[in-house]
Amino acid sequence: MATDRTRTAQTAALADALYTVMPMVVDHVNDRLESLGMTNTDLWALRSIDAPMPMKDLAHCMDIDPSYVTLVADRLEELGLIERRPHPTDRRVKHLVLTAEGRRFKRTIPDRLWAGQNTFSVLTDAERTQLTDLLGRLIADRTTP
Amino acid sequence: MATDRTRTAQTAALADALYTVMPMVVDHVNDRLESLGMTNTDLWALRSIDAPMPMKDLAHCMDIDPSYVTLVADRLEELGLIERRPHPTDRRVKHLVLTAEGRRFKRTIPDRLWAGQNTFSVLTDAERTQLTDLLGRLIADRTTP
DNA sequence: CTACAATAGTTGAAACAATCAATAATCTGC
DNA sequence: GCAGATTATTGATTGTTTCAACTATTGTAG
Repeated sequence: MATDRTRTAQTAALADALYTVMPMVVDHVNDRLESLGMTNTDLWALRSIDAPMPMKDLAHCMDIDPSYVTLVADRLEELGLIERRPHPTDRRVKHLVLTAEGRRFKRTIPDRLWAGQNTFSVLTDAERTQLTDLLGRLIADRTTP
Repeated sequence: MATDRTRTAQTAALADALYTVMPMVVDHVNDRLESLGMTNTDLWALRSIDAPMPMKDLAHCMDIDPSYVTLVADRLEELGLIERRPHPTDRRVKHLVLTAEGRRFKRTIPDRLWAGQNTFSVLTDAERTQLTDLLGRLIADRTTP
């Protein structure tokens, strides 16, 4: 059992490791996204859309400004991945809805981002799984209080 | 042994986990840094300075534009953490050097950022260490080719 | 029914970090 | 001693995001 001091040091070390690893991942992803004509936020939005969704809701669930959803939706619409559709009853609301190509795109995101890439190849399959699981525990803790 | 397809899926899952965990860490760190009147890049710069260091070298080792080092150095100097000192022989060069307070600050960074924080407390000490070690393997791989 | 407050999306201005281009001072090699 | 490179700075520019103002609609109290 760790003292407060070693606990803090341990936490800092873990945070440092995350900060150091992250650019390896982010730089690669940004490269791929750029060649897809898409920004990181665009991808995040696309992944957040499943059923038809009011733009307001997307802003809320991404925790970004509603006005920025307008720009993101513009880009995704330009790429043919989503459409704005009128709400059946409320004419203020626009539903964001995946096109056929958008659904296809979403299914192939892992391939588009990671095919032929060996960023994590120092680790064995088992170790990668272990790493993902440990991170998953942190995520579960944050999201289920 | 994994096929290419499961390998890609595994890599994507790990990247997703990292992207999801990161905001938990970044949001907290940014809060603390803001109350210190300091940006993330400022802290990174401070940590990169040990011995007296030409600004050009800092730009190179942080891989940022030299002109931005000017701004970062301005802020750190304003906080009293570093000083600009003339190079002994080359009058073009300015050495960035830690003040006494800067050295003290650097030593206490873990406390300032993480004291009293339990972001990773779902994991046991052993698991946190394991997680840090796995990330460390990725870092070592990237930095020693 | 009408008037008035609340809501959804858009637009344009602004804040912010970071890069690029141009400048002034200095150094180096011939 | 001078042409060309190098160091730090400044000012303009890009790109992402937020903020504030506006339009069109909807909900509601009287």
